[in-house]
Amino acid sequence: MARRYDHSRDELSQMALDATRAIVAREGVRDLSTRKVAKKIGYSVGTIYNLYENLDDLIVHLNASTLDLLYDALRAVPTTGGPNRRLLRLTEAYIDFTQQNLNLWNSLFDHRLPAGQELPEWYGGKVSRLLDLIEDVIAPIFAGSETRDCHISARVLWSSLHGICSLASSEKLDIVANASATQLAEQLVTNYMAGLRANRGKG
Amino acid sequence: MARRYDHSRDELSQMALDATRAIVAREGVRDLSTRKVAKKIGYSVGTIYNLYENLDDLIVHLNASTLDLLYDALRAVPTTGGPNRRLLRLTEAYIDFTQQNLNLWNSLFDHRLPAGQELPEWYGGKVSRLLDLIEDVIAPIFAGSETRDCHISARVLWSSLHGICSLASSEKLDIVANASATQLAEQLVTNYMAGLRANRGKG
DNA sequence: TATATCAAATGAACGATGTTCAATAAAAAA
DNA sequence: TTTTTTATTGAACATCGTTCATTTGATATA
Repeated sequence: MARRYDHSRDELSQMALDATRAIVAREGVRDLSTRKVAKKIGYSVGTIYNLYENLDDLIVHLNASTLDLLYDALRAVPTTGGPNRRLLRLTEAYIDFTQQNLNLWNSLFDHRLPAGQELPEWYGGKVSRLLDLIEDVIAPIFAGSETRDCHISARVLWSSLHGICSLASSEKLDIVANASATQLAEQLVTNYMAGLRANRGKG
Repeated sequence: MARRYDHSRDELSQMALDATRAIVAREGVRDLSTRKVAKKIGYSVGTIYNLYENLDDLIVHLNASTLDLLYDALRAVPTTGGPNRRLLRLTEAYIDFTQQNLNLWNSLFDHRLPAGQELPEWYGGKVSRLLDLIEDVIAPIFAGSETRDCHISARVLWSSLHGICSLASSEKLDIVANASATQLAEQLVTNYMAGLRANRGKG
């Protein structure tokens, strides 16, 4: 058959994306396949390739939508209190998100494009938005002339938090038995922020 | 043909492992296949399965050997000076290693076992050894009664460093243009350590 | 030496994968 | 009603991980 027009192209794209999300959430990216997505939305394999360049492209779009979800979750965090308190709430929300959406979050970092290919430019924007959330929170620590330091510290905190959750979620670090991701993140934030304040004006 | 006995079983295992390392180093884990390994050592596919349980098992062994290499690299770092200086040298050596062995290091974290499977116990030992290197360096900061705090801080630093290198090596963080992994790691170590010292005795 | 035994090595075979594209069928236009 | 267009299909191809009956050369036995 052809030209069924049960759904518009945009609807189909969304259906495929939702199906992908459901599969990855349950089984992980490793077990995602084009055929599974096609079957789930009741269309053929070819239709998927009509909507997305290939499976990598589909996963990139899934990851982008996960970044949106993460952004929404972090934006919902109360903005009262000082930098330390706010940052601790942010990390808590972040860790919550990673644990409630483990396979989706893992997909963000498990998936790598084939050698030579790069992520689309608009993907970078999704990441920047998240980093801005942290920058906003820690900005009060810095003088007006230290925007670059603020920029860098936001990236340090973001990357570090990622590392903690990443190693905690795999078994590559014997964290679980000894210390939870939350504990590690608290240590990170508390000490890093204390160090920041102590070192202000020394650089 | 059969029973060629050009090589012992151990020799064959080593040859397969070396071939795997060469392929991953050049092309990344994503493009590793049993057939490539077999071809490279001049044996058939079946022989690989004679030596290793499956491709996942082979990759786990490759990753273990990479952890050994990393351990050697970090153990070679001079042990003179105070915790801060030593820690900065360690992070520098770590970052060097990740950049000189990018695909091998990425394989450590890109590869995930199928759902339900866990890493062998001896793998955990390889990780612990590395964490101990950090614990040893930062131990002087802590009182004798704070071994648990020392334990946790070592894991915070290790995970954070991992996160920084991980995001720096992918394009998932616009680090390269704005700040190198080295800069971020320096910030991490300097501020975290300063915070540790400032907070000693307050916990 | 001749024969039997054994196990290392093979590679065809199976099911599943990503991806392509000529064929098709239904909607839209003429 | 006829023509044009195009959304949709699914068979086909190359590749993948994995299995296992078969083969073959070394070893043990007679």
